[in-house]
Amino acid sequence: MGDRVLPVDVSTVQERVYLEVQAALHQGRFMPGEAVTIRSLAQAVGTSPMPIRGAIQRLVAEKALVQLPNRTFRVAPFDLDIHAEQTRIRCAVEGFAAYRAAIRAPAGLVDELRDANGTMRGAVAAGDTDGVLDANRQFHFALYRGAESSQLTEMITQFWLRSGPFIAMALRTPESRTMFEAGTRLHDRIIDAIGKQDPDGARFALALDIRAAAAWFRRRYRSEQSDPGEGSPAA
Amino acid sequence: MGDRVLPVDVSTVQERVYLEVQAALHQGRFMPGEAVTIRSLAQAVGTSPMPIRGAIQRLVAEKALVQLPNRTFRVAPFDLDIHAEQTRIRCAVEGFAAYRAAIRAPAGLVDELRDANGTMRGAVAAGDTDGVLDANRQFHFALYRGAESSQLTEMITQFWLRSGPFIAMALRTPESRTMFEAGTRLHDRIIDAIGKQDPDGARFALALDIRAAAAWFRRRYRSEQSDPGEGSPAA
DNA sequence: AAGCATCGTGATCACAGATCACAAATCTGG
DNA sequence: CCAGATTTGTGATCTGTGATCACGATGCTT
Repeated sequence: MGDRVLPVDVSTVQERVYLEVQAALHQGRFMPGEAVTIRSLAQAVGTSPMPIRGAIQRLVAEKALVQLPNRTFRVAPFDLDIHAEQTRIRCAVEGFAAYRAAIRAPAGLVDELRDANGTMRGAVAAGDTDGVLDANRQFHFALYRGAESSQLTEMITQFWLRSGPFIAMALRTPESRTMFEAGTRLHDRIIDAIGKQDPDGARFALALDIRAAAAWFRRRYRSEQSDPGEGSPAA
Repeated sequence: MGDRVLPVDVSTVQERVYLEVQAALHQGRFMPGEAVTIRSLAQAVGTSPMPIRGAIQRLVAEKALVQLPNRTFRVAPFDLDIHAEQTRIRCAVEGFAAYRAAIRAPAGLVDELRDANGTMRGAVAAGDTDGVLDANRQFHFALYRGAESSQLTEMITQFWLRSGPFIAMALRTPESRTMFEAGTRLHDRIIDAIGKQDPDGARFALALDIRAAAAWFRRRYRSEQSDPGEGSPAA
């Protein structure tokens, strides 16, 4: 019978709401600091306030949203100081995951990383920014799964949840192409270090990758701030 | 806010199970007369028996499934006598809907029918049987919606729910191509009658369409019965 | 013919979600 | 600046859904 009917989605409305809002945040569809209300979200996704509550509480716990003293919710705030701090933390945490992945080097990891990086190259060549971001994410999380620590992966996911401003910048900036091309070369260095089971090399190359993307973002961000056009952050 | 998050699916597990099983029946993935159990369906779609019960009860009410005196369920039985009776009823009911559609002739109906028929032509030319069946369905239900009677459309839907043997035959028989090509020409006649607001012409052309497909099916069915290979019905 | 397995269904319980009401905070107009 | 209106988050209630368990009936196997 299993070949005649497909599995059905048994997730709850709250889970689906959570995934939709999480994706919107991650893709930078909300501005940092923007107010988010239970009733407006409920209206937008077509449910009652109840499932929105649970989803929003979870996103607050994950620090993608913040709840103010007057109990209203906003998208987590953002500025270059916050960004610099996040970059330092990411280098430490994700660098450690890369270090561990190089030590454990489970079977198939190098092939999986090469595949994801190859897909990313193809997407860059095609000018497909959505595809680039997706492949980049595939690459990084394949690497972090290689560390074989679900706690680490969860922690890293929460930081990625707050990369909305970067994602939005990449999507509206054609010049992101050269930044991503450079990123695929840094990915090559990470793969090489994993292949040689060189943990320090993996950590170092991973940190270069994160810092290069952060530097690109900072330059673009400052440029947009000094020349305010559309898309400037609210906070 | 509505442009930043998409509506979320708020259907219940039972509703989704119903749609999946209904689609499987309609696409002929089950043999007429085949036994269907609550526990095996639950395992296949990945739920507990509860939502399967509700879905199956609904399909029994719609006569896509039957419940035997010992309370077990089977796919509705099928033979050429049943098929002939269904064809007569379809000509009467769907013919009446076409008649009404020609009288009401709501704005945009003719264009919508032409579009669907054009899509069907393209799919026939491409040898895309799934696309052909989908476009055929689009055409017919656009026509029936033109009758502006939800009761009629519901009734017609139930008959279409029992076209699994025809769908399955079309999908496994390459010669269905010429039958569908002829179908698009009969669709042209229906469109012409709707355009001229000729109800008798619409009804007549619609009945020709149904009968032609039924005749094709009958010949293929008899051929398979007298030369039993794979795909012969169980009942 | 007896025992075992399978089937549909009834019952129970927990959870999810719709809806309503209320208190607190904010906003607007005078 | 204040009062009234509106908006917001949250608590409470109720209903429906779905997981789980048990039982009786039926069918199958030995």
